[in-house]
Amino acid sequence: MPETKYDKTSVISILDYSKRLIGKSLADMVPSVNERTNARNKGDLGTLVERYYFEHSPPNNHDPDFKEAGLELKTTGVVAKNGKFRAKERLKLTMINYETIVDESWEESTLLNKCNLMLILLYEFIKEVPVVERQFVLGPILLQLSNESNTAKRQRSRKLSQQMFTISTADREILKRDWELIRQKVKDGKAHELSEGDTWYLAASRNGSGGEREVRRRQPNSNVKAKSRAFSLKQTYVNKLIEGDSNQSSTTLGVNRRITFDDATQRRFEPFIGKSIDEISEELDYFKTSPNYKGFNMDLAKRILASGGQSVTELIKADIEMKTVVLEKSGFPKESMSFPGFKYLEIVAQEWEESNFCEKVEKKFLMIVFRKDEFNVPRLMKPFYWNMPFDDRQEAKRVWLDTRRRVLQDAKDLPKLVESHVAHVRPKSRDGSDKELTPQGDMLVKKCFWLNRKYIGLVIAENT
DNA sequence: GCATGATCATGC
DNA sequence: GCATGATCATGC
Repeated sequence: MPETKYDKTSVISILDYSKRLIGKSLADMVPSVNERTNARNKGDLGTLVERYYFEHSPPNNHDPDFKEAGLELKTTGVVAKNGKFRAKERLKLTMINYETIVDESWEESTLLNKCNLMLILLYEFIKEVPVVERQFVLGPILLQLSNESNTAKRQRSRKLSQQMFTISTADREILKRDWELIRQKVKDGKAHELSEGDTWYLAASRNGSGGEREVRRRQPNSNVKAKSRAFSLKQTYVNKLIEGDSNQSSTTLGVNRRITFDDATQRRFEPFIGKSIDEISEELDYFKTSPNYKGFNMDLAKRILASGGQSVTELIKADIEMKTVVLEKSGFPKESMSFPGFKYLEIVAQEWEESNFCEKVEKKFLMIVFRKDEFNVPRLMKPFYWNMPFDDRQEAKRVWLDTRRRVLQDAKDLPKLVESHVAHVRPKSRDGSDKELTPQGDMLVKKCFWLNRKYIGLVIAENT
């Protein structure tokens, strides 16, 4: 009989046992792991830890890994950045089953059944280090997603309560609404149209790196097959879990059980709507230091959201990207909307799903719009949250694929404004000498993807 | 007026 | 030093 290392039925025992991993790697704790598995350089660390460290095989896919304890075990990578650890990626919770989710409720959902209580082990991701040698860092996070009965609370030991991180009522409500939105989209036969930008904290995220060979699944209310997706906590949300309450430099928007993101945002902007940039500048006592400064409207918007332009917790957790636009009297912006520059050699080696532009068009944006009045004075309009509709994402993908193809052929000839109603490619450089190497071996001015000015104008017209 | 090419100021 | 978001400049 092997000695009992921990009690599989006790959360506190599993938690305590997991803590011995901190500062160590799986190979440190289980030296034989290298001979017992050929997964030295690949494979899922979570599975390996479960099998070789906990010596446990999970019962099935619907229940938590430690069923008697009601505890799901997760391992996730973090990377060191500016002296602190950040999530390497989103935290996958469980696969979305399109066939069954349509009949579920949040409270009785597969997601909550499996992931209500999670033990999250963080390891430092370093590409060159084999998975079994990656070190566990920081304390494990014991995270509870849903509310629980008072009886359950009483039954829990004080020691456990102290170590448990229960999600706030406000966040829980947002997670629930996110889950319901995803279910509704599947109910509507639109599983194939799902996007990370549809939701705030809980995302329907893709599996795999994409490409043409990707397997697609059936969905209940449509004949269109959909990419396989998993519920996950956004990377930015996981960052906040890792950070804990240590960050005092951010403020809250006041989103809660009754006040939605939209409501909370409108409340901040309401007093400034219809006002000119100069008027807002006066009121906020914040002024342009240089006449050519292109980020001033953005600065104003940030100061409307939070005094001093502090970061806003909810917007960070939800990975919201703010954009400012000035409309001409015609209702269209004079300029298209730019995104970060790409490298020619990088784009030719990528799939669409791996690209930065794909990530951008799946995001949720907060659009801050000023429109020029009859005297050509830009005035603030009602802001709105927006993420790109499915059809337009398909078009953005087509432009990206066309770009990839043309970079290989002749990087000087890339998709122009007139070739698509959604997106095009144009220069994006500091100056004439800011160049990148092309597959043809030339140095060519850096470029990026842009959303067409006409397209942005239409989006704004539809949303204001 | 518009498409396309070019570059500015800032913050990290 | 450089990426970023944004706008300017030119020529048809």
